[in-house]
Amino acid sequence: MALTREQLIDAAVGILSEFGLADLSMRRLARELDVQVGALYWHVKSKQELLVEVAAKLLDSVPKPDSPAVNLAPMAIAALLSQLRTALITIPDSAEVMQLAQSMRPDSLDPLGWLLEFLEICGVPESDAPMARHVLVNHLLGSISAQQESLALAAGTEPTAGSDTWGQESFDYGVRVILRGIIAEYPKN
Amino acid sequence: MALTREQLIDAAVGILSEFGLADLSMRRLARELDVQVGALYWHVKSKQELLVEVAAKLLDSVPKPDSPAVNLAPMAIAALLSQLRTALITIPDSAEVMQLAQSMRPDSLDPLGWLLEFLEICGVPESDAPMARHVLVNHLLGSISAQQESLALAAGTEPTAGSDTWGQESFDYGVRVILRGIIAEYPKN
DNA sequence: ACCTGAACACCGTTCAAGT
DNA sequence: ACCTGAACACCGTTCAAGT
Repeated sequence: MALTREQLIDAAVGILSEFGLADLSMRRLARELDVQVGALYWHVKSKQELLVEVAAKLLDSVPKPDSPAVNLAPMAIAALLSQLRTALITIPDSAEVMQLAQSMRPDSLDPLGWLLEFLEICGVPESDAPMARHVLVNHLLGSISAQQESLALAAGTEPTAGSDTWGQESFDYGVRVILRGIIAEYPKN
Repeated sequence: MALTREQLIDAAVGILSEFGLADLSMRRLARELDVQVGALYWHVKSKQELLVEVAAKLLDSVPKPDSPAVNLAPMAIAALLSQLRTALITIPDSAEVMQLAQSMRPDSLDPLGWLLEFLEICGVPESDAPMARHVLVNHLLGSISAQQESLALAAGTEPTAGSDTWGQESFDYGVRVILRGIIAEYPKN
């Protein structure tokens, strides 16, 4: 039975989740799928294109939520960013993959369209919403990769119980501060 | 005359500045310096270590400034971040290199010690200053890499005059919003 | 102390040729 | 349409041996 583009992407996500980005090579992927390397290039134009698809798949894990009421919008944003964080933090190098995808195709975070929408509910004008989202996403990805490496360094060490606390606290701090700053930017109507 | 670790690092910065991270390989570096690849590994433990040194060198371009007065501290921070941005934006993939260095040795941004200091002048307690800095640095690096790629995509296109405007505006927006949020976090004494 | 030569174990991408 | 086989032009790292 013929290999599918879907299968290819799923296998890539699998290797990433289990072994990290360094092990996610086209050759390794081909081995896993019992095909020759060249076969992959029939389904996918390049490794970069594949990584963009992988990033998209990672974002799918957090589904588009319902629109909140005006006064609840900031808390809804904070909650959903936190959800995204916990989803991505378990996948090695997920932040790097997202950053790569984002820099190769800026519309990679279109799945986060709800973020734009929620920000506008908060009072952010349509023109500024993309910039506000950018700040939040930068913080999300930056926090994740910062913490994933500290987890990697502590891999040899005993797993000091609750070593997530610093990363979590730092992440929450940033979200709170940024949201406050964004809302303060626009005088209440 | 013997090769120096300094020369090695400088050559690396040179290749990065001229051709980008993709061309910065140990073999290319060796060719440029008229030595065999193995020679590099006498001066440097690994490519990663070299990149950390490169990142440090990039940060050196903005020297530690004098401490501002309390009421001017936020503007001083904004001004210096802007200076850092203009210094790094001319160097291809500089943000990626900084992020790599940061994730390999978290004290990579010790050169930005002034940022901690300035934040404390703004009223941020010592315990929170590292988190506040993290948010600002994430925004700085995220903005830079976002814009560098849009420059790379526009490389084939005609250089639409003033195409920096969006990146600049988006960067300034983020700095303003984050600083406002940070300051609002702490009731005035 | 500093470097060469050569190897080891990999990469991403392309493409004629097969089925 | 989908894949193989094989090549091209690279990687980072190690290490005996040279000077």
